[in-house]
Amino acid sequence: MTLEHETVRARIIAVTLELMDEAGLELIKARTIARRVGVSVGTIYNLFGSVDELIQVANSHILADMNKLGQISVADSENELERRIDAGDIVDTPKDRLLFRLFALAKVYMDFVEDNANRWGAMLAFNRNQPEGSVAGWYLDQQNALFDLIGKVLDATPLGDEKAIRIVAARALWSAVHGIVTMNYVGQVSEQSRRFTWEQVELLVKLFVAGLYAESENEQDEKPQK
Amino acid sequence: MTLEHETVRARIIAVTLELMDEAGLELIKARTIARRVGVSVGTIYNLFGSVDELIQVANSHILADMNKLGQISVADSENELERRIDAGDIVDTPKDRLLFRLFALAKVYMDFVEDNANRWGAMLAFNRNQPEGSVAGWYLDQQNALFDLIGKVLDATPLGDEKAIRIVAARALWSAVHGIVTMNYVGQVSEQSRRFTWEQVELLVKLFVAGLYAESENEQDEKPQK
DNA sequence: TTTATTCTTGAACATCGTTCAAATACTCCT
DNA sequence: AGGAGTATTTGAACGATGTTCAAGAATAAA
Repeated sequence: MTLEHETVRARIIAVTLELMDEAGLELIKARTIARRVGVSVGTIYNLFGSVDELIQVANSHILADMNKLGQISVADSENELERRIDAGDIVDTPKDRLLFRLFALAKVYMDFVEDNANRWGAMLAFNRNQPEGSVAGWYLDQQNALFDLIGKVLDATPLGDEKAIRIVAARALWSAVHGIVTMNYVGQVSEQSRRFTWEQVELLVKLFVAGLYAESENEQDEKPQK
Repeated sequence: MTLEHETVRARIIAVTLELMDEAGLELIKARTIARRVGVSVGTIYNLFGSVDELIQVANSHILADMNKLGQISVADSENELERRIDAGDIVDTPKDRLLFRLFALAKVYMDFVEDNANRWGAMLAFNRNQPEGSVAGWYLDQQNALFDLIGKVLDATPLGDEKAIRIVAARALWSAVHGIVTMNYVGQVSEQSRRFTWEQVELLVKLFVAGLYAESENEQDEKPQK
Protein backbone atom coordinates (compact mmCIF):
# COMPACT_ATOMS: atom_id res chain seq x y z
CA MET A 1 0.00 0.00 0.00
CA THR A 2 2.55 2.50 1.11
CA LEU A 3 4.77 0.89 -1.46
CA GLU A 4 2.26 1.60 -4.18
CA HIS A 5 1.93 5.06 -2.80
CA GLU A 6 5.59 5.71 -3.22
CA THR A 7 5.45 4.36 -6.74
CA VAL A 8 2.65 6.69 -7.77
CA ARG A 9 4.26 9.59 -5.95
CA ALA A 10 7.55 8.95 -7.69
CA ARG A 11 5.84 8.62 -11.07
CA ILE A 12 4.03 11.92 -10.60
CA ILE A 13 7.28 13.67 -9.75
CA ALA A 14 9.05 12.04 -12.69
CA VAL A 15 6.30 13.08 -15.09
CA THR A 16 6.40 16.62 -13.71
CA LEU A 17 10.13 16.84 -14.41
CA GLU A 18 9.52 15.31 -17.83
CA LEU A 19 6.96 17.97 -18.66
CA MET A 20 9.30 20.67 -17.38
CA ASP A 21 11.94 19.44 -19.82
CA GLU A 22 9.46 19.62 -22.65
CA ALA A 23 8.16 23.15 -22.13
CA GLY A 24 9.13 24.76 -18.85
CA LEU A 25 6.05 25.46 -16.79
CA GLU A 26 3.71 25.58 -19.77
CA LEU A 27 2.51 21.97 -19.59
CA ILE A 28 2.57 21.69 -15.80
CA LYS A 29 -1.21 21.43 -15.23
CA ALA A 30 -3.04 19.11 -12.89
CA ARG A 31 -4.96 17.52 -15.76
CA THR A 32 -1.92 17.08 -18.01
CA ILE A 33 0.13 15.41 -15.32
CA ALA A 34 -2.76 13.20 -14.23
CA ARG A 35 -3.47 12.05 -17.77
CA ARG A 36 0.14 11.13 -18.47
CA VAL A 37 0.59 9.30 -15.17
CA GLY A 38 -2.72 7.51 -15.58
CA VAL A 39 -4.49 8.74 -12.46
CA SER A 40 -7.16 11.30 -11.78
CA VAL A 41 -6.55 14.90 -10.79
CA GLY A 42 -7.78 14.12 -7.29
CA THR A 43 -4.83 11.80 -6.67
CA ILE A 44 -2.38 14.62 -7.19
CA TYR A 45 -4.20 16.66 -4.58
CA ASN A 46 -4.31 13.71 -2.21
CA LEU A 47 -0.57 13.14 -2.46
CA PHE A 48 0.77 16.68 -2.79
CA GLY A 49 -1.94 19.04 -1.59
CA SER A 50 -1.71 21.30 -4.60
CA VAL A 51 0.07 21.69 -7.90
CA ASP A 52 2.33 24.34 -6.39
CA GLU A 53 3.49 21.97 -3.69
CA LEU A 54 4.15 19.30 -6.30
CA ILE A 55 6.28 21.75 -8.23
CA GLN A 56 8.19 22.59 -5.06
CA VAL A 57 8.95 18.91 -4.52
CA ALA A 58 10.11 18.59 -8.12
CA ASN A 59 12.26 21.70 -7.69
CA SER A 60 13.90 20.24 -4.62
CA HIS A 61 14.89 17.22 -6.71
CA ILE A 62 16.46 19.56 -9.25
CA LEU A 63 18.48 21.37 -6.60
CA ALA A 64 19.50 18.06 -5.05
CA ASP A 65 20.73 16.82 -8.42
CA MET A 66 22.79 19.94 -8.92
CA ASN A 67 24.17 19.61 -5.41
CA LYS A 68 25.19 16.04 -6.04
CA LEU A 69 26.94 16.99 -9.27
CA GLY A 70 28.74 19.75 -7.42
CA GLN A 71 29.96 17.40 -4.72
CA ILE A 72 31.23 14.93 -7.29
CA SER A 73 32.91 17.67 -9.23
CA VAL A 74 34.71 18.98 -6.15
CA ALA A 75 36.16 15.55 -5.49
CA ASP A 76 36.99 14.80 -9.12
CA SER A 77 38.57 18.14 -9.83
CA GLU A 78 40.81 17.73 -6.79
CA ASN A 79 42.33 14.65 -8.37
CA GLU A 80 42.54 16.34 -11.73
CA LEU A 81 44.24 19.30 -10.09
CA GLU A 82 47.00 17.17 -8.60
CA ARG A 83 47.47 15.42 -11.90
CA ARG A 84 47.83 18.72 -13.74
CA ILE A 85 50.28 20.03 -11.18
CA ASP A 86 52.38 16.87 -11.38
CA ALA A 87 52.37 17.17 -15.14
CA GLY A 88 53.66 20.72 -14.81
CA ASP A 89 50.48 21.90 -16.54
CA ILE A 90 49.54 24.17 -13.64
CA VAL A 91 51.86 26.15 -11.40
CA ASP A 92 51.55 25.02 -7.80
CA THR A 93 50.51 28.29 -6.17
CA PRO A 94 47.51 28.91 -3.90
CA LYS A 95 46.16 31.33 -6.47
CA ASP A 96 46.29 28.91 -9.38
CA ARG A 97 44.82 26.17 -7.24
CA LEU A 98 41.94 28.43 -6.29
CA LEU A 99 41.39 29.44 -9.89
CA PHE A 100 41.26 25.85 -11.03
CA ARG A 101 38.73 24.90 -8.34
CA LEU A 102 36.46 27.84 -9.05
CA PHE A 103 36.56 27.26 -12.79
CA ALA A 104 35.60 23.65 -12.21
CA LEU A 105 32.59 24.66 -10.08
CA ALA A 106 31.50 27.29 -12.55
CA LYS A 107 31.72 24.78 -15.38
CA VAL A 108 29.62 22.26 -13.52
CA TYR A 109 27.00 24.90 -12.95
CA MET A 110 26.96 26.06 -16.56
CA ASP A 111 26.82 22.52 -17.90
CA PHE A 112 23.96 21.65 -15.61
CA VAL A 113 21.96 24.69 -16.65
CA GLU A 114 22.57 23.89 -20.30
CA ASP A 115 21.74 20.23 -19.99
CA ASN A 116 18.56 21.04 -18.05
CA ALA A 117 17.69 24.38 -19.56
CA ASN A 118 13.91 24.07 -19.50
CA ARG A 119 13.86 22.32 -16.16
CA TRP A 120 16.11 24.92 -14.58
CA GLY A 121 14.16 27.78 -16.15
CA ALA A 122 10.92 26.33 -14.83
CA MET A 123 12.35 26.26 -11.33
CA LEU A 124 13.47 29.86 -11.50
CA ALA A 125 10.19 30.99 -13.03
CA PHE A 126 8.18 29.25 -10.35
CA ASN A 127 10.24 30.64 -7.48
CA ARG A 128 9.87 34.12 -8.84
CA ASN A 129 6.12 33.81 -9.00
CA GLN A 130 5.79 32.67 -5.42
CA PRO A 131 4.72 35.29 -2.86
CA GLU A 132 7.46 36.37 -0.50
CA GLY A 133 7.10 34.38 2.68
CA SER A 134 6.02 31.14 1.05
CA VAL A 135 9.50 30.02 0.04
CA ALA A 136 9.90 26.71 1.80
CA GLY A 137 12.65 26.30 4.35
CA TRP A 138 14.33 23.39 2.62
CA TYR A 139 14.61 25.46 -0.52
CA LEU A 140 16.74 28.01 1.29
CA ASP A 141 18.64 25.15 2.91
CA GLN A 142 19.49 23.62 -0.43
CA GLN A 143 20.48 27.00 -1.76
CA ASN A 144 22.80 27.46 1.21
CA ALA A 145 24.31 24.05 0.52
CA LEU A 146 25.29 25.35 -2.91
CA PHE A 147 26.83 28.44 -1.33
CA ASP A 148 28.79 26.16 0.96
CA LEU A 149 30.35 24.44 -2.04
CA ILE A 150 32.01 27.71 -2.95
CA GLY A 151 32.53 28.67 0.66
CA LYS A 152 34.71 25.62 1.26
CA VAL A 153 36.80 26.36 -1.82
CA LEU A 154 37.29 29.92 -0.61
CA ASP A 155 38.65 28.68 2.71
CA ALA A 156 42.13 28.53 1.21
CA THR A 157 42.13 32.20 0.41
CA PRO A 158 43.59 35.49 1.65
CA LEU A 159 40.24 36.81 2.79
CA GLY A 160 40.96 37.83 6.35
CA ASP A 161 40.25 35.79 9.41
CA GLU A 162 36.55 36.39 9.98
CA LYS A 163 34.15 33.86 8.60
CA ALA A 164 31.68 36.60 7.69
CA ILE A 165 33.72 37.95 4.82
CA ARG A 166 34.08 34.47 3.37
CA ILE A 167 30.32 34.03 3.38
CA VAL A 168 29.88 37.35 1.66
CA ALA A 169 32.44 36.40 -0.94
CA ALA A 170 30.91 32.99 -1.56
CA ARG A 171 27.43 34.41 -2.00
CA ALA A 172 28.68 37.23 -4.17
CA LEU A 173 30.63 34.95 -6.47
CA TRP A 174 27.89 32.36 -6.73
CA SER A 175 25.17 34.93 -7.37
CA ALA A 176 27.35 36.66 -9.90
CA VAL A 177 27.88 33.51 -11.94
CA HIS A 178 24.20 32.72 -11.60
CA GLY A 179 23.35 36.20 -12.87
CA ILE A 180 25.61 35.89 -15.88
CA VAL A 181 24.30 32.48 -16.83
CA THR A 182 20.60 33.27 -16.47
CA MET A 183 20.94 36.68 -18.09
CA ASN A 184 22.42 35.07 -21.19
CA TYR A 185 20.03 32.17 -21.41
CA VAL A 186 16.86 34.19 -21.88
CA GLY A 187 16.21 32.49 -25.15
CA GLN A 188 17.90 29.86 -27.24
CA VAL A 189 20.98 28.01 -26.05
CA SER A 190 23.21 28.14 -29.09
CA GLU A 191 26.87 27.27 -29.36
CA GLN A 192 27.52 30.98 -29.78
CA SER A 193 25.68 32.04 -26.65
CA ARG A 194 27.39 29.20 -24.81
CA ARG A 195 30.81 30.52 -25.72
CA PHE A 196 29.82 34.11 -25.00
CA THR A 197 28.46 33.18 -21.59
CA TRP A 198 31.56 31.23 -20.66
CA GLU A 199 33.78 34.16 -21.68
CA GLN A 200 31.94 36.30 -19.17
CA VAL A 201 32.10 33.73 -16.40
CA GLU A 202 35.77 33.13 -17.06
CA LEU A 203 36.59 36.84 -17.00
CA LEU A 204 34.62 37.42 -13.83
CA VAL A 205 36.18 34.54 -11.91
CA LYS A 206 39.64 35.45 -13.15
CA LEU A 207 39.29 39.07 -12.07
CA PHE A 208 37.70 38.07 -8.79
CA VAL A 209 40.65 35.87 -7.87
CA ALA A 210 43.23 38.31 -9.20
CA GLY A 211 41.57 41.07 -7.17
CA LEU A 212 41.57 38.86 -4.11
CA TYR A 213 45.33 38.43 -4.18
CA ALA A 214 46.05 41.98 -5.28
CA GLU A 215 44.06 43.39 -2.37
CA SER A 216 45.75 41.09 0.13
CA GLU A 217 49.16 42.31 -1.06
CA ASN A 218 48.02 45.90 -0.67
CA GLU A 219 47.06 45.24 2.91
CA GLN A 220 50.47 43.75 3.59
CA ASP A 221 52.13 46.75 2.01
CA GLU A 222 50.20 49.24 4.03
CA LYS A 223 50.60 47.82 7.49
CA PRO A 224 54.42 47.93 7.72
CA GLN A 225 54.36 51.58 6.72
CA LYS A 226 52.64 52.59 9.92
CA MET B 1 -10.74 60.78 -30.34
CA THR B 2 -7.12 59.88 -30.71
CA LEU B 3 -6.60 62.22 -27.79
CA GLU B 4 -9.10 60.27 -25.74
CA HIS B 5 -7.43 57.09 -26.95
CA GLU B 6 -4.10 58.14 -25.61
CA THR B 7 -5.70 59.12 -22.33
CA VAL B 8 -7.31 55.72 -21.84
CA ARG B 9 -4.16 53.95 -23.03
CA ALA B 10 -2.06 55.90 -20.58
CA ARG B 11 -4.48 55.26 -17.74
CA ILE B 12 -4.46 51.53 -18.42
CA ILE B 13 -0.67 51.47 -18.34
CA ALA B 14 -0.61 53.56 -15.16
CA VAL B 15 -3.11 51.27 -13.44
CA THR B 16 -1.09 48.24 -14.52
CA LEU B 17 2.04 49.67 -12.92
CA GLU B 18 -0.01 50.59 -9.85
CA LEU B 19 -1.24 47.02 -9.49
CA MET B 20 2.29 45.73 -9.98
CA ASP B 21 3.41 47.88 -7.05
CA GLU B 22 0.64 46.48 -4.91
CA ALA B 23 1.23 42.77 -5.49
CA GLY B 24 3.59 41.96 -8.32
CA LEU B 25 1.76 40.05 -11.02
CA GLU B 26 -0.93 38.75 -8.70
CA LEU B 27 -3.52 41.44 -9.42
CA ILE B 28 -2.68 41.89 -13.08
CA LYS B 29 -5.90 40.47 -14.55
CA ALA B 30 -7.93 41.81 -17.42
CA ARG B 31 -11.01 42.27 -15.23
CA THR B 32 -9.13 43.90 -12.34
CA ILE B 33 -7.44 46.44 -14.58
CA ALA B 34 -10.64 47.16 -16.50
CA ARG B 35 -12.64 47.71 -13.32
CA ARG B 36 -10.11 50.11 -11.82
CA VAL B 37 -9.72 52.10 -15.04
CA GLY B 38 -13.46 52.21 -15.58
CA VAL B 39 -13.69 50.48 -18.95
CA SER B 40 -14.68 47.03 -20.08
CA VAL B 41 -12.30 44.15 -20.64
CA GLY B 42 -12.84 44.45 -24.37
CA THR B 43 -11.20 47.87 -24.41
CA ILE B 44 -7.94 46.43 -23.11
CA TYR B 45 -7.94 43.92 -25.93
CA ASN B 46 -8.77 46.62 -28.48
CA LEU B 47 -5.87 48.80 -27.36
CA PHE B 48 -3.23 46.21 -26.45
CA GLY B 49 -4.21 42.94 -28.10
CA SER B 50 -3.72 40.88 -24.97
CA VAL B 51 -2.83 41.18 -21.32
CA ASP B 52 0.66 39.91 -22.05
CA GLU B 53 1.28 42.66 -24.55
CA LEU B 54 0.00 45.20 -22.05
CA ILE B 55 2.45 43.89 -19.47
CA GLN B 56 5.26 44.15 -22.01
CA VAL B 57 4.40 47.80 -22.61
CA ALA B 58 4.37 48.41 -18.87
CA ASN B 59 7.71 46.62 -18.55
CA SER B 60 9.24 48.80 -21.21
CA HIS B 61 8.23 51.83 -19.14
CA ILE B 62 10.00 50.31 -16.14
CA LEU B 63 13.20 49.72 -18.10
CA ALA B 64 12.99 53.22 -19.56
CA ASP B 65 12.68 54.68 -16.07
CA MET B 66 15.71 52.78 -14.89
CA ASN B 67 17.63 53.87 -17.96
CA LYS B 68 16.77 57.49 -17.32
CA LEU B 69 17.90 57.22 -13.71
CA GLY B 70 21.14 55.65 -14.90
CA GLN B 71 21.82 58.46 -17.36
CA ILE B 72 21.15 61.07 -14.70
CA SER B 73 23.38 59.28 -12.24
CA VAL B 74 26.27 59.08 -14.69
CA ALA B 75 26.15 62.83 -15.18
CA ASP B 76 25.64 63.64 -11.51
CA SER B 77 28.32 61.32 -10.23
CA GLU B 78 30.82 62.86 -12.62
CA ASN B 79 30.36 66.20 -10.91
CA GLU B 80 30.46 64.59 -7.50
CA LEU B 81 33.66 62.81 -8.50
CA GLU B 82 35.46 66.02 -9.39
CA ARG B 83 34.27 67.60 -6.16
CA ARG B 84 35.60 64.70 -4.10
CA ILE B 85 38.93 64.78 -5.90
CA ASP B 86 39.29 68.53 -5.37
CA ALA B 87 38.47 68.03 -1.72
CA GLY B 88 41.22 65.45 -1.51
CA ASP B 89 38.62 62.87 -0.58
CA ILE B 90 39.53 60.61 -3.47
CA VAL B 91 42.95 59.99 -4.94
CA ASP B 92 43.07 61.05 -8.56
CA THR B 93 44.02 57.77 -10.20
CA PRO B 94 42.27 56.01 -13.08
CA LYS B 95 41.55 53.09 -10.79
CA ASP B 96 39.86 55.13 -8.09
CA ARG B 97 37.90 57.06 -10.70
CA LEU B 98 36.66 53.81 -12.18
CA LEU B 99 35.75 52.45 -8.77
CA PHE B 100 33.76 55.54 -7.92
CA ARG B 101 31.82 55.44 -11.19
CA LEU B 102 31.00 51.76 -10.91
CA PHE B 103 29.88 52.11 -7.30
CA ALA B 104 27.61 54.95 -8.32
CA LEU B 105 26.01 52.86 -11.05
CA ALA B 106 25.60 49.86 -8.78
CA LYS B 107 23.99 52.04 -6.14
CA VAL B 108 21.51 53.49 -8.61
CA TYR B 109 20.56 49.99 -9.65
CA MET B 110 20.15 48.72 -6.09
CA ASP B 111 18.14 51.75 -5.05
CA PHE B 112 15.85 51.40 -8.03
CA VAL B 113 15.21 47.75 -7.33
CA GLU B 114 14.47 48.53 -3.69
CA ASP B 115 12.22 51.46 -4.41
CA ASN B 116 10.32 49.46 -7.01
CA ALA B 117 10.66 45.98 -5.56
CA ASN B 118 7.27 44.62 -6.56
CA ARG B 119 7.29 46.35 -9.92
CA TRP B 120 10.78 45.08 -10.73
CA GLY B 121 9.95 41.60 -9.51
CA ALA B 122 6.84 41.53 -11.66
CA MET B 123 8.91 42.42 -14.71
CA LEU B 124 11.44 39.67 -14.04
CA ALA B 125 8.73 37.12 -13.27
CA PHE B 126 6.90 37.92 -16.47
CA ASN B 127 9.98 37.77 -18.67
CA ARG B 128 10.92 34.43 -17.22
CA ASN B 129 7.51 33.02 -18.00
CA GLN B 130 7.59 34.09 -21.62
CA PRO B 131 8.46 31.44 -24.20
CA GLU B 132 11.88 31.82 -25.76
CA GLY B 133 11.41 33.60 -29.04
CA SER B 134 8.69 35.95 -27.91
CA VAL B 135 10.98 38.40 -26.15
CA ALA B 136 10.25 41.64 -27.92
CA GLY B 137 13.07 43.35 -29.76
CA TRP B 138 12.79 46.59 -27.86
CA TYR B 139 13.21 44.67 -24.64
CA LEU B 140 16.63 43.47 -25.71
CA ASP B 141 17.38 46.96 -27.01
CA GLN B 142 16.63 48.51 -23.65
CA GLN B 143 18.67 45.85 -21.92
CA ASN B 144 21.58 46.63 -24.21
CA ALA B 145 21.19 50.30 -23.37
CA LEU B 146 21.79 49.37 -19.75
CA PHE B 147 24.89 47.38 -20.70
CA ASP B 148 26.11 50.44 -22.58
CA LEU B 149 25.96 52.48 -19.40
CA ILE B 150 28.61 50.25 -17.91
CA GLY B 151 30.40 49.83 -21.20
CA LYS B 152 31.06 53.57 -21.43
CA VAL B 153 32.42 53.65 -17.91
CA LEU B 154 34.73 50.76 -18.74
CA ASP B 155 36.18 52.65 -21.69
CA ALA B 156 38.74 54.24 -19.37
CA THR B 157 40.21 50.91 -18.39
CA PRO B 158 43.21 48.68 -19.03
CA LEU B 159 41.19 46.10 -20.89
CA GLY B 160 43.16 45.76 -24.06
CA ASP B 161 42.35 47.40 -27.34
CA GLU B 162 39.58 45.27 -28.76
CA LYS B 163 36.03 46.39 -28.19
CA ALA B 164 34.90 42.78 -27.77
CA ILE B 165 36.56 42.31 -24.41
CA ARG B 166 34.98 45.49 -23.11
CA ILE B 167 31.54 44.25 -24.10
CA VAL B 168 32.19 40.97 -22.34
CA ALA B 169 33.34 42.80 -19.23
CA ALA B 170 30.35 45.14 -19.23
CA ARG B 171 27.88 42.30 -19.57
CA ALA B 172 29.67 40.20 -16.99
CA LEU B 173 29.75 42.98 -14.42
CA TRP B 174 26.18 44.07 -14.98
CA SER B 175 24.82 40.53 -14.90
CA ALA B 176 26.85 39.80 -11.80
CA VAL B 177 25.40 42.74 -9.90
CA HIS B 178 21.96 41.84 -11.17
CA GLY B 179 22.46 38.28 -9.95
CA ILE B 180 23.52 39.38 -6.49
CA VAL B 181 20.63 41.79 -6.11
CA THR B 182 17.91 39.46 -7.31
CA MET B 183 19.30 36.47 -5.48
CA ASN B 184 19.11 38.36 -2.20
CA TYR B 185 15.69 39.87 -2.75
CA VAL B 186 13.78 36.62 -2.92
CA GLY B 187 11.65 37.70 -0.01
CA GLN B 188 11.40 40.71 2.22
CA VAL B 189 13.53 43.78 1.72
CA SER B 190 14.77 44.48 5.24
CA GLU B 191 17.48 46.86 6.35
CA GLN B 192 19.59 43.81 7.13
CA SER B 193 19.23 42.21 3.71
CA ARG B 194 19.89 45.61 2.20
CA ARG B 195 23.21 45.90 3.98
CA PHE B 196 24.13 42.29 3.26
CA THR B 197 23.38 42.71 -0.42
CA TRP B 198 25.43 45.89 -0.69
CA GLU B 199 28.37 44.19 1.02
CA GLN B 200 28.37 41.61 -1.73
CA VAL B 201 28.04 44.14 -4.52
CA GLU B 202 30.78 46.26 -3.02
CA LEU B 203 33.14 43.31 -2.66
CA LEU B 204 32.48 42.10 -6.17
CA VAL B 205 33.04 45.48 -7.81
CA LYS B 206 36.12 46.12 -5.71
CA LEU B 207 37.70 42.79 -6.62
CA PHE B 208 36.67 43.17 -10.25
CA VAL B 209 38.48 46.50 -10.53
CA ALA B 210 41.45 45.37 -8.47
CA GLY B 211 41.74 42.30 -10.64
CA LEU B 212 41.54 44.45 -13.75
CA TYR B 213 44.56 46.49 -12.76
CA ALA B 214 46.48 43.56 -11.31
CA GLU B 215 46.12 41.60 -14.54
CA SER B 216 47.15 44.56 -16.65
CA GLU B 217 50.32 44.94 -14.57
CA ASN B 218 51.10 41.28 -15.07
CA GLU B 219 50.86 41.69 -18.81
CA GLN B 220 53.21 44.65 -18.66
CA ASP B 221 55.64 42.64 -16.57
CA GLU B 222 55.61 39.70 -18.88
CA LYS B 223 56.14 41.43 -22.16
CA PRO B 224 59.49 43.08 -21.37
CA GLN B 225 60.83 39.74 -20.22
CA LYS B 226 60.60 38.27 -23.67
C1' DT C 1 -31.48 64.16 -40.28
C1' DT C 2 -29.74 60.13 -42.24
C1' DT C 3 -26.22 57.09 -43.28
C1' DA C 4 -21.68 55.07 -42.58
C1' DT C 5 -17.90 54.13 -39.74
C1' DT C 6 -15.59 53.37 -35.63
C1' DC C 7 -15.29 52.09 -30.98
C1' DT C 8 -17.14 49.93 -26.71
C1' DT C 9 -19.41 46.56 -24.33
C1' DG C 10 -20.13 42.34 -21.62
C1' DA C 11 -22.19 37.74 -22.19
C1' DA C 12 -20.23 33.47 -23.64
C1' DC C 13 -16.51 29.96 -24.27
C1' DA C 14 -12.47 27.17 -23.12
C1' DT C 15 -9.25 26.18 -19.67
C1' DC C 16 -7.25 26.36 -15.31
C1' DG C 17 -6.79 25.03 -9.95
C1' DT C 18 -9.39 23.06 -6.59
C1' DT C 19 -13.12 20.55 -3.89
C1' DC C 20 -15.71 16.73 -2.20
C1' DA C 21 -19.55 13.32 -2.20
C1' DA C 22 -19.76 9.02 -4.14
C1' DA C 23 -17.51 4.87 -5.73
C1' DT C 24 -13.96 1.76 -5.23
C1' DA C 25 -10.25 -0.81 -2.99
C1' DC C 26 -8.36 -2.51 0.99
C1' DT C 27 -7.93 -4.33 5.96
C1' DC C 28 -9.16 -6.87 9.59
C1' DC C 29 -12.11 -9.54 12.51
C1' DT C 30 -15.35 -13.36 13.10
C1' DA D 1 -15.65 -16.56 3.00
C1' DG D 2 -18.15 -12.77 4.38
C1' DG D 3 -19.04 -8.44 6.10
C1' DA D 4 -18.07 -4.19 8.59
C1' DG D 5 -15.00 -0.51 8.82
C1' DT D 6 -11.30 2.27 6.88
C1' DA D 7 -8.57 4.36 3.32
C1' DT D 8 -8.02 5.80 -1.26
C1' DT D 9 -9.40 7.11 -5.78
C1' DT D 10 -12.40 9.27 -8.83
C1' DG D 11 -14.33 12.89 -11.87
C1' DA D 12 -18.27 16.05 -12.13
C1' DA D 13 -18.82 20.61 -10.54
C1' DC D 14 -17.41 25.43 -8.98
C1' DG D 15 -15.22 29.77 -9.34
C1' DA D 16 -11.77 32.45 -11.67
C1' DT D 17 -9.10 33.61 -15.73
C1' DG D 18 -7.81 35.03 -20.76
C1' DT D 19 -10.01 35.81 -24.82
C1' DT D 20 -13.63 36.49 -28.53
C1' DC D 21 -17.16 38.79 -31.05
C1' DA D 22 -22.07 39.99 -32.20
C1' DA D 23 -24.72 43.67 -30.79
C1' DG D 24 -25.13 48.25 -29.24
C1' DA D 25 -23.45 53.11 -28.65
C1' DA D 26 -20.90 56.91 -30.20
C1' DT D 27 -18.99 59.55 -33.63
C1' DA D 28 -18.16 61.24 -38.38
C1' DA D 29 -19.75 62.10 -42.99
C1' DA D 30 -23.38 63.22 -46.19
